[in-house]
Amino acid sequence: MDQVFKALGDANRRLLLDRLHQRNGQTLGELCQGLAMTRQAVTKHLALLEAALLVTSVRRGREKLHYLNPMPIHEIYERWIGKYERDHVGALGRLKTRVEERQDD
Amino acid sequence: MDQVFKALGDANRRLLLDRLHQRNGQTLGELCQGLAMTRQAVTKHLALLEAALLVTSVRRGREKLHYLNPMPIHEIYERWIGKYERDHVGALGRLKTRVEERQDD
DNA sequence: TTGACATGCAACTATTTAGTTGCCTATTAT
DNA sequence: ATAATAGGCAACTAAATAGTTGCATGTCAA
Repeated sequence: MDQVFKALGDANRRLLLDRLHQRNGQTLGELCQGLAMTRQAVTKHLALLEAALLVTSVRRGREKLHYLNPMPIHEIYERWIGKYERDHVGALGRLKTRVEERQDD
Repeated sequence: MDQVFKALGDANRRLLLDRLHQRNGQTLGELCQGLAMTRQAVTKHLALLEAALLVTSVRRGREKLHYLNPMPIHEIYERWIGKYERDHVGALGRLKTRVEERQDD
């Protein structure tokens, strides 16, 4: 779980996920195109994404195809985001109340 | 948005959010209790959480009360998690297909 | 089979981030 | 008043992370 959050904590990696979300199964070379980074930097980002199980890959001949795996993101939603979302309205209400109290200071 | 992801990328900060989720409005001192960190380290984490708008705070006399703000997490869900979740089943299906193909190698 | 292409590996540098220590300020209670 | 409490600020250290360069390996196509 921690690896997933860490992986999502970098804008370049989120960009890579977005690209795979747009079109799944891209090669390393394709994912590099238009980025202000060397291929090796992208390789490292992809390695982290794979370690977090956010991306899986398959070698096809001399190229490596990358696939988005949405499962960990689903788990983050279930185990973490969800529990904050559930009382979202309630917490907003409390915040609102507090802000209103402040204005009485 | 980037600040929110960065803020969530650290386990200690997520712990602080969890604590506030358990009981809102805690002071810095309370949040420090039982953590293997100095007060100043916690202060810095809270500063990042505040910069990401995940936490708001109010000074009450000599103490500072911290409140969870679930809005950014809601936005992450809406703008980012949601779009992966939406085609979760479809993507899982594709992944499954691909894995099955692999086993034919 | 040779050259071009796609990727991998390892060592290194630079930057960012986490955490500490020491001291200062403001507030509360006696 | 003054001592204790709650927190803030700044400089520093240490560690983690991002990114680079150079070279090696495996694969495809002519």
